Amino acid sequence: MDNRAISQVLAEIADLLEIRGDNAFKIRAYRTASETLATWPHAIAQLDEQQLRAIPGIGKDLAGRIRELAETGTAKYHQELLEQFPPTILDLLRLQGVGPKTVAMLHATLNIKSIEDLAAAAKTGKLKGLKGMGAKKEAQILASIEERAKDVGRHLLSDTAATAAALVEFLRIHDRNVELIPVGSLRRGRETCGDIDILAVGGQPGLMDALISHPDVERVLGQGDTKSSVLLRGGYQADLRLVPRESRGAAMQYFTGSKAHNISIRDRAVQLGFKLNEYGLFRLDDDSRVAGETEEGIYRALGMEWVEPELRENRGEVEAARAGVLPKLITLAELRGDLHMHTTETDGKDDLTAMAEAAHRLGREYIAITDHSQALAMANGLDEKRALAHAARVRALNGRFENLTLLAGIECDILSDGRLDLSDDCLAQLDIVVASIHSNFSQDSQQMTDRILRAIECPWVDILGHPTGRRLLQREPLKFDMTAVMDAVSRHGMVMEINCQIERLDLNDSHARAARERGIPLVISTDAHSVNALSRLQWGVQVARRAWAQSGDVLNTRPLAELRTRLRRHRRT
DNA sequence: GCCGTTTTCGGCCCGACTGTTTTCAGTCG
Repeated sequence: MDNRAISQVLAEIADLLEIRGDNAFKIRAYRTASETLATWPHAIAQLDEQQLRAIPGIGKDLAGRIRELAETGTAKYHQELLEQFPPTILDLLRLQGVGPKTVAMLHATLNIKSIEDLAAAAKTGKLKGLKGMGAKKEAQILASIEERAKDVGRHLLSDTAATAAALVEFLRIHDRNVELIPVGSLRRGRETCGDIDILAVGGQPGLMDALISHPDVERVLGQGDTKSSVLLRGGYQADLRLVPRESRGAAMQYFTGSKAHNISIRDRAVQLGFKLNEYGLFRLDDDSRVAGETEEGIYRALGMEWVEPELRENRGEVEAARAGVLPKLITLAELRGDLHMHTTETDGKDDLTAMAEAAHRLGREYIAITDHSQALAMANGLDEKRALAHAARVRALNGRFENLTLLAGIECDILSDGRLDLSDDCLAQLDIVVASIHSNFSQDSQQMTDRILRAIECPWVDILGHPTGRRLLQREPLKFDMTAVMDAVSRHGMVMEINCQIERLDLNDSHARAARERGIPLVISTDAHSVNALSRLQWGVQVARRAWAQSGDVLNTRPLAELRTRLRRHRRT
């Protein structure tokens, strides 16, 4: 079983326990464990009980269940719960406004087991008489059922950022004095965002009317004086929250999250005799206010360093902030070069000169031109002769742009059996080689692992490009043994890429962190196929920051001379 | 079910909004 599947079972157990009305803290334990494992960078199923218990939030019982899942593919406890409630009942929890108590009551009174059952009951007016149910609630449930297909869930980070920026502009027209701050998962730089959270500091309640009046609002989910939620066209939920100026920092902290981080630091606050909410940090004994205007003030009062938003996932940052050992995260300004891009020689939209000129304008000190290799026929991939001729043209441009060096490289396909698409002799004549998988994605884990390991054996491969091959919201990552691959990469002095294509972001944050912790150097590369795409390094920087990366962890922050010496081809003795 | 700078037992984050209610439970983030 892969991590996702294990995480899924634990989440289902949490949902089922919640419907059953079980102990709330037990439910939280399953949910927390599920969330932790969902982003765990290495294969959970391969860990023994002791290793499992070293993971925060995993104790004796959960470790046992995870072992059981890894060995047998099912867990008795899960199956027992599913005998009480059919699996389709879990779909009901996804409906807006329907929670576990309602699901349990519907199941007990009307034997409702699925969304179809619920829709039929609502349409025939059977819900109205039930406890806590009225005509409005019945209508709300019907509306939720109809909307569930539209509310497709998560959105790409850059799309969310653009939608949020437009919404901020719109609201600013209605109140020029208010400070509008996007918070939530967008501020944390998550690869996808479920909704848009905007904080209005010092705003007047009239701002809520402005939000409701936005032309893209499809439905108002709730409207109050300080908090409103709307559903926007395109499937975004947007939440607007008004706070007074003296609570600016507390509100930013609170609404930036993550939930797990906030629980952790509120726990810390309670230990110190404080209460922390979105209005400030207060002493428990006399309710006096200790902090709240700034985030820094709150963290300081809790005996912690200020924590960068990207780190706030309860993955060790609370402990590090208390110990004063948080990393100094990499910034976009520290990147000097870009080591992955395409031109019209293969499937790029702009030619070599245009790409070089644009990189020069952006202040890059070096770039690698890495067009595709021959196996990618639909991209007009390069055979050896063309690859070397192209390399000569790339090198001929050197000297034409002040302070910009061009490296002649290639993005060489890793074939199905792990051979490289071009000969060693050809690859050796280039300045840099990125190796990537673009075909035969559905191999099983063993085949795929062998394939990648064999590719890594080729001494002229410097960088593993978009290593997992995933496309966010479209295609699952390739199945392979990441731990074994990282071991091999590390052994051979190779580099792993954080690809900045917004639907790739590959490696992701947790894999990039695992790589970094093994001492594997990272590069942040645009994989640009056009001049415009050269500016998207910022999204990869977000991933790197979420991976706790400092400038020293990322090779393209280094001057060219140092970068060269650290590439595999120049390391061999 | 997890966990420990008081604790191996007894704690476990906090508040807004809605709909159904005569004071609150459920849901959400």
